[in-house]
Amino acid sequence: MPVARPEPQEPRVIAHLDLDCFYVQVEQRRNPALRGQPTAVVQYNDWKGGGLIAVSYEARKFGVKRSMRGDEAKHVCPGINLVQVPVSRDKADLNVYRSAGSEVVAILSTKGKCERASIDEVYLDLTDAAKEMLSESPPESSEFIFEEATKSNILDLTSDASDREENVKAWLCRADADYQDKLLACGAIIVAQLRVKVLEETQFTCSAGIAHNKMLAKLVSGMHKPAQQTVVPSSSVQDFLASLPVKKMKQLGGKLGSSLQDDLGVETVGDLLGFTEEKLQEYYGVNTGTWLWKTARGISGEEVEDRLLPKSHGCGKTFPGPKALKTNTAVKSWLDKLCEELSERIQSDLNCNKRVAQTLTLHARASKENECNSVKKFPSKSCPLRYGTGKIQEDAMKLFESGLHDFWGYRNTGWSITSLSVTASKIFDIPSGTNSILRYIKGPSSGASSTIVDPSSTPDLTPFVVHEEQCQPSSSIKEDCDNSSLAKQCGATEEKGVSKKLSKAQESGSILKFLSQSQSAFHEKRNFDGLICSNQGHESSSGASEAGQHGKTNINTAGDHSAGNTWMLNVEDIDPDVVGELPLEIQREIQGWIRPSKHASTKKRGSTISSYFSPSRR
DNA sequence: ACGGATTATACG
DNA sequence: TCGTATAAT
Repeated sequence: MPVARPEPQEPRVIAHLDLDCFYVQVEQRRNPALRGQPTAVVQYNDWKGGGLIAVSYEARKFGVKRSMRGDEAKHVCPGINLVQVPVSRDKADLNVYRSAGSEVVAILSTKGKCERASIDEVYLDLTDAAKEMLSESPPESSEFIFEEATKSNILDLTSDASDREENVKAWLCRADADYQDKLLACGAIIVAQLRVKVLEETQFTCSAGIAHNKMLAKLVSGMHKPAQQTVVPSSSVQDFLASLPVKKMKQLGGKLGSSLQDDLGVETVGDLLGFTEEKLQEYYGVNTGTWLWKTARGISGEEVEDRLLPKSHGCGKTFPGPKALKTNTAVKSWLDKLCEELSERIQSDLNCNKRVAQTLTLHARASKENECNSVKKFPSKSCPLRYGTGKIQEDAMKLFESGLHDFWGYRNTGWSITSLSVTASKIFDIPSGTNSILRYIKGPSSGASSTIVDPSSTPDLTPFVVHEEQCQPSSSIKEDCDNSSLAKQCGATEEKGVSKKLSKAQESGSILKFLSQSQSAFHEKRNFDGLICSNQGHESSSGASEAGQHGKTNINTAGDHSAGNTWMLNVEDIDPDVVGELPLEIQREIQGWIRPSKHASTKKRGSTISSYFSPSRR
């Protein structure tokens, strides 16, 4: 499964940062009384004290471990504080941790390329920053070395003595070091500064690894915890890896690592050196073979991606043992909750980050009632994602039914569902440039009276028909773009004002209208899609009066032109005949959205609009 | 009958 | 492309 990537020849400076027992720190910040106390974060307190998902270092001293139950933890550490994960819609709600994680990313992304690797981990490519420091204020000629940096752990540097910090300082400042080590030293200083900054601004401590590639940085970031950093000079790599148990390497913690042990007798990474690349390829295929060969030598060309946001959003829940779901209505009820949360999260992603998700996937685990415990897997199913809670719920249920159908094959014995999850993926940025056609669509803040477009240049689009119920306004965009207030703000999501305005705009003849198909056959995969609309901040209008109309608070129709309101217009289908009547420029744009689909809907042979943000087009 | 809930990636 | 499997946290 792992794949080797070509090697950059220039030396890089890569850091991996990892928040220490992150969920615990988040809870400790919320309740400072927990600081310095043995503490763990637990979810679902009802059964055996719930499961631990994060454990403070004080509690670890007592032998408390992740994957213990709350009860066991209490047993080995009677004084432990157990904090529950927030629950909403009867499931764990991780949003507080997600947004706390983004706080950290926001700080770390200021220095070089930054990749959000997980909710509490980040990779940085500090090559440029390190080079800059080396040329402008090299440590060797600097009077003062940032103190936190002198607390670094340098692999290979004997570090037990009382003069440890002096040794480290000396290493960081060595004038006779090679270029690579000098870069690493700069990297270590930069990371130390960043960690202090993170602490100051978020109160979170983190640990870090600094090396020439991701693999090594990650490998050592957890070596000295908490709140410490470790540097890997290339001269130390060989010896370090030689004695390292294979299972400690990322990607070798599972079956592949076990296979190395059991089938090849490889216990340490050093043992791997006894195999030629060809031999490893014989066992594990070309890609994995090469990857293993390079890994054994500390070689990894994997780049730090420039990505601050997750690539997908998922919500799930398990229903262990007696809690397994056995009826369609139970499934529906849970699916509805999961979809509600998912809908909120993608809506927030749209508002805050101007991103749209294209695919909805449903996963489930099921077992058959009596009879031979079939090992059959419940198939995962996916379909184009339509925005709007109701639509997501509807589609998810259809996906479930379709999966269930496959699951039984021909004979329906009873089933029970032990886990359910829905995921939104294939997320793309909304192009920020001028979105020509969108100018013909009025946003929530444009009253019918204020016209965005010049009527004379506005084509007559009357043949299109807007279906109001397809209009799905976003919730307020105002703030919340740290999603700390996500749940709160996304609660007020239904808004009638928009459809009203769309109708008004429709009357005025300055709006693009779409033809809708009947809801028919889902199985034939109607190719639905949505259109993102945004009034890029021109025109100021009558917000206050509008805001009064819909009873919900929190709806932000007016103002905030800097952000621009974003909402979703769902489109079921478009009549190709009508497209032909539009101005050529618009036609071309629309053609761009259209991509052929194997499972095109029964109607109107040919294409359906699939997505405005097709990945294939720039 | 899974420590949960999320995320990511390679393979076919 | 979709669905599956593996892995990490």
